[in-house]
Amino acid sequence: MKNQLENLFLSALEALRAEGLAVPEGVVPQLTRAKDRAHGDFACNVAMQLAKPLGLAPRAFAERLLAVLPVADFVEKVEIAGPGFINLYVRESAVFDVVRQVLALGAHYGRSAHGAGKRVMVEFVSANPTGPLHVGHGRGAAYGAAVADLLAAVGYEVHREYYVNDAGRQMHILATSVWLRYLELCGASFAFPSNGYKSTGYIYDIAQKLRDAHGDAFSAPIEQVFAAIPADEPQGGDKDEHIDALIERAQALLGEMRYREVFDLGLNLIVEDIRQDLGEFGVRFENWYSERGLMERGAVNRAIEQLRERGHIFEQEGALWFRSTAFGDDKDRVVQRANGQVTYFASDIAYHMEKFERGFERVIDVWGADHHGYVTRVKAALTALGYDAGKLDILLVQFAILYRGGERAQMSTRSGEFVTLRELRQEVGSDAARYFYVMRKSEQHLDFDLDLAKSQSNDNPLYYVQYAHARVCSVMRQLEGKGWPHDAARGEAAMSRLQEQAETELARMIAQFPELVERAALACEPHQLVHYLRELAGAFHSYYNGHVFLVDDEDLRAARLNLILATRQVLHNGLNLLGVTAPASM
RNA sequence: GCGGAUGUAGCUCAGCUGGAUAGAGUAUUGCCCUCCGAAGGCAAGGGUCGCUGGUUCGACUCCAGUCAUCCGCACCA
Repeated sequence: MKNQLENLFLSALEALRAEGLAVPEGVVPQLTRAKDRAHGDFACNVAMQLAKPLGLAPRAFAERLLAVLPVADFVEKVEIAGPGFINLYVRESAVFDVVRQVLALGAHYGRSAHGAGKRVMVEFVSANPTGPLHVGHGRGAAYGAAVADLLAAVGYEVHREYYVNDAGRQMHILATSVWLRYLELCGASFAFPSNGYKSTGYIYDIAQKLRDAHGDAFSAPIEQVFAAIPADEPQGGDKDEHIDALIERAQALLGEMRYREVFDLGLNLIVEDIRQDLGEFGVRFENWYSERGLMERGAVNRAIEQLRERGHIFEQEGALWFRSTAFGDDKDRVVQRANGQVTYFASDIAYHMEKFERGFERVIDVWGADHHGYVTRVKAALTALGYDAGKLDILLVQFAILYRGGERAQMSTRSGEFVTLRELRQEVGSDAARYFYVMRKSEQHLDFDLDLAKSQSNDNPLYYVQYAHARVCSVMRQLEGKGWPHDAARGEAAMSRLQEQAETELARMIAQFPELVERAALACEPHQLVHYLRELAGAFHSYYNGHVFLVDDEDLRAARLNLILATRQVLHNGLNLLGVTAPASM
């Protein structure tokens, strides 16, 4: 309806040009939903925007525009108001057309073809597979999934990807930590490296699986393990030198094959755990993209070579540098260290290069806000490689802070006592977690109130929305209990019986849903959907309290039931886009 | 120091590419169940949109400066 009206304005401007008025090219008249009915349903401000360049008074120009504006049959009247707004009033009878549309489209109502099959990649979560996901990752997961689903709803072909950092030093630390715990299980006793993964839980589990499979075959005498290893930090040494030496020792004592087996066992078990965790959270990926695979097929070296060919690589102090300062970065960045090892940044360049090579029209990265310093350099590298960095959107997500009983809940990755996403889901449920995570704008700090998320009361914003859905279901159960069938066709024929203000209010809100989904999708702002659902539920609850649906008058009853069934459908579709269930009873 | 984010009602936050009288929830106060689930509804009070300038028909929105809070500034991932 909105698009249709905007096109009418476009042709009106065309007509004015034909009359000889110098209307600037490229002007797209935009309609906004009026906040209250006093200003009609839609308002257009094009007259005020064009008045000055044309040297006309806004209201005078609006008059001329109206004279040539084609009339849509669903428009009741058009008014010029205030400084030059053009207000459009939609015919009452047309307001309820949307109900039939919703009931016909069902789960498809709200979907559109705006993206027209364009391929977009959304990369999110991508947490290091060195342990279970914690609550910080949860927000990125919920947000990324919602953004992906919204884009899919407006017609994009969405490819969700998880970048598995399975090649870096952290993974070697993990493998070595597993092996050391395994040695403990075999009876050895020693001080565990301060920079290792000290968690007493999942690391032991992996070590136990290793022992189950191989007995003591991977063991080694403890004196050999620690012989000539530099001291750890608590002993006055350096924790990094200590752990790096232990990694080398593990590789030497185990040999390449067996070390790789330990490494892969840890990696696979943790990735599998993450995959299952996210699956239970309703978050799925089309692809899990391996950093190791990237290196094995030479993509990292290829990326560095391409940068070199384009003259953006220089050598200094034995290391290879990317001259990112030429593309707006603060300082140049190392891509290959003097010891021949490529940096994490180098594989990130290669990964993004491959993303562009795979031909996505748009690439979206969801990162934690603490990584914002990387935005410039990654875009710099893409520009240097000759790609359009404007196709890459990096969305930053601020951290979520958990509160319990009004107090900040403990959350520290250092001590290994972090609150995992799994624990959070068990405490408040996946629905509440998904909903609360996307309730706020992503770049806004999120205060996650655990008590509120758990509470089954009107304080809980999720229950408010789900309750509206369940209430409609309850009404339908009542209807069934009375033995009255619902005749949808009869309701359609009787839509004119809906005369109450609460009814037009509800229908208008329902009609806004597709526009809302489109806006939320294009802006990557699922929180807009959250706010909309709250308002829609509110409009329904208000209607429910003021009017009885199951009246004896069959026409009126059928019309009202159609309206609330349409409401239920929109609530369902909206919640579904956020990965939240719409229960029939609560 | 440099870069980024945030600053709107007591609290938590919306405010759609600049639009008409700045909105919700929550808390406070007062009402509404003989009737489809009160897990709900109705109403009232509550504001210098951090501050100062600028841009214009019009600024919470854009620009500059400034203050406050948070984050980042590795040959770590």
